Amino acid sequence: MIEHADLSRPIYIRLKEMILDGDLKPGEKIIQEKIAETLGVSRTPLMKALLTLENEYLIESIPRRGMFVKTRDLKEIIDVYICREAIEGMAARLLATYKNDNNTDALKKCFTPFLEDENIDSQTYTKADENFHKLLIKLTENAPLDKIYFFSNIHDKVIGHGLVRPPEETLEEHFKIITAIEQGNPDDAERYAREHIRKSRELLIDQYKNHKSE
Amino acid sequence: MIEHADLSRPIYIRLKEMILDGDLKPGEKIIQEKIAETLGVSRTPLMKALLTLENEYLIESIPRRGMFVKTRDLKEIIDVYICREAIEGMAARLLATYKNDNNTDALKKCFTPFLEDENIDSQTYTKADENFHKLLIKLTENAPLDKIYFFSNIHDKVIGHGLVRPPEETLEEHFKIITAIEQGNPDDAERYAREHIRKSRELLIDQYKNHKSE
DNA sequence: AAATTGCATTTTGTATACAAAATACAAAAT
DNA sequence: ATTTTGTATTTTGTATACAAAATGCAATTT
Repeated sequence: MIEHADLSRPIYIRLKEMILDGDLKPGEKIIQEKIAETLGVSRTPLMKALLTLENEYLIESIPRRGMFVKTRDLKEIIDVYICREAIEGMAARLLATYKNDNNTDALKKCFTPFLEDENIDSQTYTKADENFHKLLIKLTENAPLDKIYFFSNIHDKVIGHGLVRPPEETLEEHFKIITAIEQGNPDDAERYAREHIRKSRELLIDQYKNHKSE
Repeated sequence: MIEHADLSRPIYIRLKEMILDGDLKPGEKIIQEKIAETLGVSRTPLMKALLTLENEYLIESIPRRGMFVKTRDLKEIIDVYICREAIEGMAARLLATYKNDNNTDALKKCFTPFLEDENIDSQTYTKADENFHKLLIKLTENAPLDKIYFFSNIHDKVIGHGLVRPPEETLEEHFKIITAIEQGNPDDAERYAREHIRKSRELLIDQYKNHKSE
C-alpha cells in the first residue's frame, strides 16, 4: 500500500483532474465545505491543495470571497505560449549544449510509434506531444525551470479542446528539434523549439479571429 | 498583532523579510508553533504563508518532517540565472516588439541618478538594478511571465551577498538593452538582455572557483 | 415594478483540539 | 564505550469550532 503522509497531495491530484476534465468549470466557485464533504476530508488539507492549484495558475483566489476555477481569455493563452517559447527554447538549447544519447533517445521514443503510422490517432498523438514537451524540460535537470513549467496545465487544456496543428505538420518539427539537440547545435535547437511554439500560437490567434468573424 | 482581511498576507511578507534578511537561516527548520507564537497568530494562516513561500522557492517542505529555509548550492543559483536569461530575454524582446515611450522612460529612470555620478553608491545601485529587472518583466503585462519571475527573490539574495559586477560594467549594458527596446529592435533587445545575465552567471562560476581554490 | 433595506443563511478565515508521526534522550545491552 | 531499545516530548497533519464577513432573499419603500 502506498502511504500518503500528506492528504493534501491526493486531494490536489483529484482536484486538478476535476478541473482539467471540466468537472469543475471555469469561473465556478469552489465551495470548500462542499468539496471537502464530497472528497470526505476536512477543509484544512483541502485548503493546502487549493493553494497549490492557485500557485499553478489553475485557481484564482479572491480574499473573503472565495476561490474560483480560473477562466482564460485568448490574451492569457497567448501569454502562456510566449512563456513556453522562452522556456522550451532555453531547454532545447541546454540539451543541445550538454548533449547526451540517453536524452535524445528518450525524446525520440515519444514519437517512434507514429513514424510508420499512416493513420495517426489524434488522441494518442496528443498524449505523446504532451509527454515530449514535459520531457524536454525534465531532461534539463534544471529544477527552477521545471518548477515554472506549470504552463503545461494550460497547454494540456488548450490541446484538450482540439486546438492543435495536425501531426503531419508537427511531427517533422519535433524531429528537427531532436536532431539539433542530437547534433549538439544549441542555436538550431532553440530556434526550432521556439518556431514550433510560435506557429501554434499564431494558429491560435487565427482560429480565434475566424471564429469571431463567423 | 497585524490586522488584515487575509492574515496570511502580512505573515508572508514578514517571513519573506526574515528569510531575505537572514533572520531565518538557510537550512533552518521552521517550527510552526514557535513562529506562530512569535508573530502572535495561529498555525492556520501561518501555514498558508509558508505554502506561498514554498511555491516561491524560498522554503522547502518535507512531509511529516517539517519546513526548512531553502539552502542553495552553486548549481541551483546557476540554474536560476539560466531561467532568468530565458525570461528576461523574452521580456526585452516583447518590449521592443510593442515599443512604447512610457516604458522606455520608466526603464531609463531606474538609472538616470547614476549617469553623472562619479562615485556610485553600491547599495543604491543594487536597489536600482533590482528595480530595473523587475520592471522589465512587469512592463510586458504578461501575467504568467510575471508570475514565474519569483527568481528575483534568489537574485536579490545573491546580490545581497555582494556578488555583483560593478556599475561601471553593468550600467552600459543596461542602456544597451533600453536603447534596443527604444529603437524597436527585438533581436538586439533579447540578445543584450541575455548577454547581460550570462555575464553575471559566468562571473558567479568564476568567483566560486576562485573561492574554492583559496 | 424596481430599488433598498434588514435579517437569516452561507461561507470564509482563524483558532484550537487532538491523534499520529517524528525526535530526543535516557537506560539497558553488547 | 558504543549501540540499541523504550519512553517522554515535540511537532506535524487533520478535524472541528467559532467569529466575522459575504450572500441571498423577502419585506418594505419608492
